[in-house]
Amino acid sequence: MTSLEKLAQDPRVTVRRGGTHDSDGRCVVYWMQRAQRATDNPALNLAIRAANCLQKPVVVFFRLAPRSIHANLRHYHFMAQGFRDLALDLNRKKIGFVLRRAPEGNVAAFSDEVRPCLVVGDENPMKESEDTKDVIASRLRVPFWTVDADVIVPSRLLSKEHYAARTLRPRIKAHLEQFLVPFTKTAPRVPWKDSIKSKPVGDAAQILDGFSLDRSVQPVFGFVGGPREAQKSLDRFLRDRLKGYAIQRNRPELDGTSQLSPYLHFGHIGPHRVALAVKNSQAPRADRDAFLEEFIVRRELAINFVRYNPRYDRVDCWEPWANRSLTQHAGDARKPRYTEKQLEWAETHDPLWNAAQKQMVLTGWMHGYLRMYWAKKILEWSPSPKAAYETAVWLNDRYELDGRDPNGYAGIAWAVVGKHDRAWGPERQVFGKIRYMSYESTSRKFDSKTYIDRIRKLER
DNA sequence: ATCGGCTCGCGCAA
DNA sequence: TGCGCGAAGCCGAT
Repeated sequence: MTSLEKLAQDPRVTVRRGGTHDSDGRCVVYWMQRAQRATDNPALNLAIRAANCLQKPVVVFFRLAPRSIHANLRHYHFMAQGFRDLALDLNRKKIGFVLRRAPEGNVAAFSDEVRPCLVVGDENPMKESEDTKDVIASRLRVPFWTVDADVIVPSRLLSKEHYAARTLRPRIKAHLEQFLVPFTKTAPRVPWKDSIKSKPVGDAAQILDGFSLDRSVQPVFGFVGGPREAQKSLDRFLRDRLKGYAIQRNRPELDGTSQLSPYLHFGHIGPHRVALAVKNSQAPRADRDAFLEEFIVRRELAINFVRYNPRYDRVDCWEPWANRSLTQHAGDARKPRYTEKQLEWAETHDPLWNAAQKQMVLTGWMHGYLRMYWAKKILEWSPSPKAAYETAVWLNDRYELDGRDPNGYAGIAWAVVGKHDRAWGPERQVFGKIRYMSYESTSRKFDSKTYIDRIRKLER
């Protein structure tokens, strides 16, 4: 086995197209999709190691494609804000960076131009992304490997869909000693020579100027995209909010959570960086443990769900008990009932729900605790569980900066169809045995008045 | 303020 | 085959 072949033995690596590399090739291409960063990126590290084996340079290729139906200007703007950091960081490492927009060609066409020895990609468990990788694998003429770069424990090692956090937790923990460790630094030995012309990377507006995409949702100002901003956001969390996290994370009026989800979604920061920083911090044990439970066990449970359950974005991802119970209550009267538009415009009778909806629409981010309440009320007020699931997914994917992310689907599945949860009694209207959350007790658990007032101020 | 019951099924011990 | 226990709750009794 050559040292190049040994690289493919890493449990993070999936060989999408096998065979031997093109020894006449001129470089290694890293086709970047999800892990949009130059540090703590195992996919980039693998590309560098492969290139060093072959004595070739590395070039990163990224293509903007308006493919995903729910991605809009808000998402593209945040993403595009990250490209300048990325270009700078890659340039400093002597790695090429080629950014193209559809209808310019995809990575297969790019490969015809630069003739790589092999192509490396990163992973994303969403179906559209998997389908694209299959298409690319069939069109490339060189090996194509992908790397599971945005989880601590490579999802393949978990081998199947797990039933709940309690069944996944021991398996994750068993792997942490091996995988929750810093990456060894790797630098390319052969610098990329700018033989392929790529336009200089401008600001987000320039990158997106004239690009065909859904512009019906505006960018937000509270979150600025990119690895630099992601690191600042992590630093603020470690400094100001990790201490006390165990208690304050479920207090939406305090914003006690990390607020890193937009950055994690676009890979502007990697999970190893975050988890190791928290693990090694001086914060009390209980706070570190609470964060790492959310950040590793529950986040990777969501990823496990999306990776192994093809129905993750549909109501029929439900377990048999939930299907039975919701079907039995299909004929229950829904009172009140709101249309999708009423929900979108936050026109319900419930001030807490309206505030949560407005927080999402105006800031691109809703507090995690309220995401649960928000989705459960959509079930309560929609004509059917199917309609509720579709509405929640639609709103989430349209307005959250971290829309179209496993966390969103798993959260909605938990709230609406009891995914990863259990049956709860006593049975009630509409919900059946799905866990219920009431306005009265939810708004008493934290200072909901302060939260609602704060959101109201955003509207001005 | 705190407690138990509600209710299901996985995964492990036996 | 039996048993313990679980992603975020609710309600009523004490």
